[in-house]
Amino acid sequence: MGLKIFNTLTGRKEDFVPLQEGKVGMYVCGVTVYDLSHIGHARCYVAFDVVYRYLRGSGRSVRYVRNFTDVDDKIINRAAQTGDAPVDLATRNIEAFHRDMDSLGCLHPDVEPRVTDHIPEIIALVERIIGNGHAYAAPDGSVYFSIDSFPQYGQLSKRNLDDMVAGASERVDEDPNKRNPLDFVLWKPAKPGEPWWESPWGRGRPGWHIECSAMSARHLGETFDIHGGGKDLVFPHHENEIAQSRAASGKEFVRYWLHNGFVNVDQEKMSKSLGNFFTIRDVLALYHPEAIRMFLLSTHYRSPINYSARNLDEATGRIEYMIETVGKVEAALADGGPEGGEAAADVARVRGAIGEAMDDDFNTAAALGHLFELCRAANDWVARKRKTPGRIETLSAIRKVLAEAAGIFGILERPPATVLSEIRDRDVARLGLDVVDIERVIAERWAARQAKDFARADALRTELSARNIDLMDSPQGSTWRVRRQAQE
RNA sequence: GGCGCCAUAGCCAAGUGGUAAGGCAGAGGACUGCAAAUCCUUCAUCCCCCGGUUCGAAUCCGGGUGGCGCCUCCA
Repeated sequence: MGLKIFNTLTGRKEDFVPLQEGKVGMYVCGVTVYDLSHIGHARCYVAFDVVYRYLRGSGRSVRYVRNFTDVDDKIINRAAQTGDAPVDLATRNIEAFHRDMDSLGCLHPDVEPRVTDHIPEIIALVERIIGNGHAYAAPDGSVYFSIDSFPQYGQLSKRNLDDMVAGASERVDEDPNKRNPLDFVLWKPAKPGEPWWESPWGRGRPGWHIECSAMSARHLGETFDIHGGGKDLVFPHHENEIAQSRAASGKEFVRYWLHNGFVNVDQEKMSKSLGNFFTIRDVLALYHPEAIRMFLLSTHYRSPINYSARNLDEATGRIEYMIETVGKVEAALADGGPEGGEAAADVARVRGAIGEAMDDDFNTAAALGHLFELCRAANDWVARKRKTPGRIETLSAIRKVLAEAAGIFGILERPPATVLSEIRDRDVARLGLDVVDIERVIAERWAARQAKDFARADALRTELSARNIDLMDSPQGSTWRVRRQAQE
């Protein structure tokens, strides 16, 4: 069976058939850079990072475009507050966004266009839409898209125009410049002090929706395969993109629309306007990037996911287990053993199961479940006697599958010891533990243990345990980790 | 008011017609000086409620209840 993708446009899972076999054009709406990004953005871009990784990993050639909205009301307003030039504010936040994405292990898109670099394309597109009779210039220098000229309007969001007009009349003031209250702006005139570009309609700047139509056409063509973004973009943003792009080109715009669910806090959408958001860097200070990815990928991308300390702790435990497993498999293979057997059949089975899960609308939750089974088996095989027939072959097959999965999920790619220590650093920071003192006690206990003073050693273990420290004794000495307990 | 989504064990979470993946927590066991880690076993006769379709439904249909989202900027 091949890849199936849930398409918002049809409301169904469909076989994924790209325009050109083996090639995929993919556009994901990026951020408006007026502020730092929050964990809700992280969810979106991690989800599509995995889509990108999976498509590439399965041998397709992918062109991934993700834009920056760097001119917009919010940027202008924020810049006015802070006294920055809008362009400086935008540039600063783009840099911050890049750092956040890098921290989260997201691959770079192939193109990251900025709106301000595409003004000529945008103007040309608006002119074309006007030329086709789907937009009109208003006396004040605005250009509006004419909803009434586009009968398919509402197709993506499954809205009925009449209902919307009725609903809108209650909350939207009649705008004398608009022919229909639902008409949306393609080009808006600049107010004094605002950034502007010369255009056939006077000095102004692009409306919000037109940029994505212009940039996707420029970098992917007028018709392309995948367009993604958060569920909140379905209406009006993506609905308007469809109207603009089709009004201009007359062609199909996007074949598959993908939308990710929200990150909730206390069962409520995380958003700037509600003020209940956590920035990516705030979260990164508390939890390891791989733990965050594990958290985000443990739920299907279309479902809501709840941000909570408990869930992040659980995800941390899950990733820690996997990382430790990778470390043990590598150590066992480095240690070697008699060869000549056959790898256990279960490894291939799990590999297939992961592929099937991913082919089913990128079901990372199910895929990770299978990966857990593999880790269980891995630990079992590591612990078996060296001469067990097929041990080396099985472990080596497991390592291969783990590496493959690592490439898809963007986890388990770095040296296990390094990552484990980074995880512990965050645990220590979160609980405010005194590492120097902890290690002092551990050394003291080790000495007592060497002297066979087990009563003393146990007392010290108990003391450390009360501070959430778990000790792991080995012939070489004791290592330690912070015990995470489920809160609430 | 219009449109849409969701409801699976203490918790997180897959599963969209064939008889409940996976994880956390819990219980028992192996291992350990004691632990931790690891492994094994166990943990939903049942999937919000009521009807219906079917040989068979968590999965389809109708109704209800509860939660969420979009309709204004929003990943």
